[in-house]
Amino acid sequence: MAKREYRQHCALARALDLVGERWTLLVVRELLTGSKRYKELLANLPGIGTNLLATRLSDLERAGLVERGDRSYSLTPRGSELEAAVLALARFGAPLLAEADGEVYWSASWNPIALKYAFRPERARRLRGTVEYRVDDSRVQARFRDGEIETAAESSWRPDVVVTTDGETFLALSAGELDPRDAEAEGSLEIAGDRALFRRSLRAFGVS
Amino acid sequence: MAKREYRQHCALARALDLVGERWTLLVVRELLTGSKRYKELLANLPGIGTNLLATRLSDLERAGLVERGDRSYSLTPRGSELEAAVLALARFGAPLLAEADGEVYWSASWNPIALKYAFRPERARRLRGTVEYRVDDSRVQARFRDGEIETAAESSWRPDVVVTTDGETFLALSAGELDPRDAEAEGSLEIAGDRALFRRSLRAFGVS
DNA sequence: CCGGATCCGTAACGATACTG
DNA sequence: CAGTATCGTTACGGATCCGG
Repeated sequence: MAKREYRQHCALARALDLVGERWTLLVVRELLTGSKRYKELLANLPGIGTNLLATRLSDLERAGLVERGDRSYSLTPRGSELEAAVLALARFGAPLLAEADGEVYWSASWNPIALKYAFRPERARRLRGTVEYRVDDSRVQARFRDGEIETAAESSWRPDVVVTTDGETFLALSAGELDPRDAEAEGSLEIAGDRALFRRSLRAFGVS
Repeated sequence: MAKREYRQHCALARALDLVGERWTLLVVRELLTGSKRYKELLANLPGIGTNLLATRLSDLERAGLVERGDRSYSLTPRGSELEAAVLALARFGAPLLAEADGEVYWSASWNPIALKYAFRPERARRLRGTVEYRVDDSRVQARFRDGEIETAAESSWRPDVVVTTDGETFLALSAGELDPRDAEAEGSLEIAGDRALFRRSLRAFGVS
């Protein structure tokens, strides 16, 4: 049978024909932070089912959005063009994170994307410097300059401040439920370097 | 049974929990151009099935994104926040419009959205004025100013130029397959007012 | 006629077992 | 490890029916 498509001459419908099916944009999200192995994808997409992941990957490959490298998958340049759409959707969904009901999965590997969609340029006009966030096993660097943010997964720049914490503390801080001062006092947060820069970065992300 | 959700503490996943199902974002697209009746939605969403449309609308209503008025549906303020995500997805999908395979549906009522996602600020820095596009039964106004575009469905402003054409010609012009000069010569395009402004608006939309 | 609701066949998805 | 194969369940699509 023919694939299920909208058959509309509409840019939105065409985009959804490619990436509108279940799990597809979450696979893209995973690959936006760099190439991943099959089992890494599976680990960050609990519930997807191995057959469906394989189907999605091959569909994305046929669509020219994903390419398989040496034992890994990554986005093509065309696939990377989805970043703006992913960030826009995430900005819409961000307010819903407060409703933390029950058992939910979270991975520190999403931080590079979270930093990007949470960043509010109007709150960071004069912010300048590089912050490295170390959460669990993940390290992300954010470089602020001229009201813009650049992120890098690895140690690309010399950080002005390094922040180390665990996932639970990081989430509580993000939600504004925990004050950095308290976290530091109880030893679950460590700040090495320009402490003022770290504080101002929090405000740039809308953390009260 | 519980609704099918991703159960991830991720802003993208939360957004998709609300609007990630089939047809949902197309319903939102319809309502982005103003309130619509049930049958109007049905007409612009061929293939959706009456039961599914009803389900989507009530789901969106429960999610606080849609409200039903007097015999019509419209977006709530929260629902309108989806515009950025819809436009971002449309920008990604726009290049795919060239692959016009077979029978596809199109409606002039999508023009307000099409004008927005197709607009390229960097090509319209000094563009200034109001253009009214009349295609089939639809009228859209676009006001250019300071490298930005504003659109309105009705006759909100005094247009500097009014362009009248039919859907087929409009699509051919958009695709760059037809030169406005030729269209005008054969009588399928009518330009009343500031002709230079109309030409420059085409370039702002990336039409060669 | 509009705005759905009901019913049913088909396609998509989810979970697990299995294989190179 | 990286997927197929299989199978039960859910979602979707199309048609028909129904109340105001």
